[in-house]
Amino acid sequence: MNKSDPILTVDGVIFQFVDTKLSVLLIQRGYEPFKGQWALPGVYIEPGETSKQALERVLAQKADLSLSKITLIEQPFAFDAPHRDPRAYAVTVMYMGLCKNAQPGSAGDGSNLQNPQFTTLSELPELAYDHRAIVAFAHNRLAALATHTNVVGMLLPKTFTLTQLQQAYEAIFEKKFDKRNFRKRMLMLGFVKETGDMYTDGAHRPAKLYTLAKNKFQSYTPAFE
Amino acid sequence: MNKSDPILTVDGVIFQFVDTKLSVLLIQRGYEPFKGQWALPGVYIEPGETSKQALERVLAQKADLSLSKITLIEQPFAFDAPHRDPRAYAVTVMYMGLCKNAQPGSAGDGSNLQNPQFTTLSELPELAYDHRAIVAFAHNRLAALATHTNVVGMLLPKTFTLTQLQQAYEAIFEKKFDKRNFRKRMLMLGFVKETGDMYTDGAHRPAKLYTLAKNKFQSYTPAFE
DNA sequence: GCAAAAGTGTTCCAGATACACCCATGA
DNA sequence: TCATGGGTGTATCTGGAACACTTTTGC
Repeated sequence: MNKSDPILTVDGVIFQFVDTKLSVLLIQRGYEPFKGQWALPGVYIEPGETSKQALERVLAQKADLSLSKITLIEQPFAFDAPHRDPRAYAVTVMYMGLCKNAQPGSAGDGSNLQNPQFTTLSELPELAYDHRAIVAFAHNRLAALATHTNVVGMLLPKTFTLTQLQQAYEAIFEKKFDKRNFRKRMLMLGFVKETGDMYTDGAHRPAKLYTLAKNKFQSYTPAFE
Repeated sequence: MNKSDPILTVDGVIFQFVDTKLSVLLIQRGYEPFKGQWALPGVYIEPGETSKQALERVLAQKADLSLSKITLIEQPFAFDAPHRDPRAYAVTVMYMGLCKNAQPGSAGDGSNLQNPQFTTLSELPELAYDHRAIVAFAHNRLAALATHTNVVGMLLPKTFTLTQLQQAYEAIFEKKFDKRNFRKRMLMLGFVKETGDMYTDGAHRPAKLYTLAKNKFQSYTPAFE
């Protein structure tokens, strides 16, 4: 390929909760440029594959994470990326993905894994390229989605307490909500319903368990709502 | 270039009012595929240029329209486009642009112009590729922007009456607003201010002229608001 | 004087916000 | 019995929506 051809890459912003903290999947780059630095999992789109296939490939190779573990938000977004090769123009296609309990691989052998880690948003290290802006963008989109969809359910276990749900929202919006108003709103919007089961956790009153009222997420496509 | 390399193209959705109708710039394709069919002005991104430069090039060549006439919304969006070449994967970067009084060229000579026309949204012909979805997407984004920015001012003359402004909003949102509520809201939001001048139009009471309160548009970047 | 668009206030309602105490459990 | 988090209701505020008549002009 001619070095100055436009370059098309894909980057994934994969969110997951670690404890009650919103985290994003990072890898540590194995080669130049930015060797050793933290970055989003990303890769060149190869001849004959789609951006989604390339994303699947990089997640498998560098983080040992299967796309099947992830709810992908099917709305790729393009960023005019800073030049990787000084003579080429690069566009990166960003996907946002949501998951829970995903364990990125940690093989110490001769694999291609690049030390994948879910890293708390509030503790992001310096990132390669403009990846910090891309993460911020995805975070912002997640918040926008969370205001009018049940998307947060994709980040939580099948059943959860309202306190867990509230903590998730608080992590995404980076602010506190009033407990009574929050619960009123969730029930009013019909996002959740009781399962009938309880969850006992410690030396205090057990909590009711809830689940998503409609547990499929309407993917947020360019065709709108 | 290897035919199966991923392909990067750019398409522009350039809005303008024609009369009080929201319109979009279309060209008539001069070659296959979709020869003769209406389409957004778009082009392959060539080696060594950015998506914006490619957009500038296609608007100049095919529509005789300078980027200087246009307020570009600097938030390119990527679409996984249907394949133009069956063996290649294509991504198109969309820019939205707003202008007023732009006259696309109409040279009849041997130029490269492809019959550029501003076409009313409500009368869109069938478009090539997935361009109809791209137009719909841009239209939707324009409406979202219009709800919380002064972006509509980029589509109107420097001074305008509140009725003109209201007609612009009604065209964008495809619905009618109450005159009193609309005016109250515009003034409350501080989008516009009186110029002191009046505009006389016909056998009826003259209208006050307004202008944007802050007449620069904050470009809507991935870095947020 | 009449046709045609400009201009102007008040009432009502729904959804958001603010706020404090009792309950069930394990240790 | 106490420490801990779970659970609940009401009053208020604010922004949006509905709604009709008078004013100014050209003909």
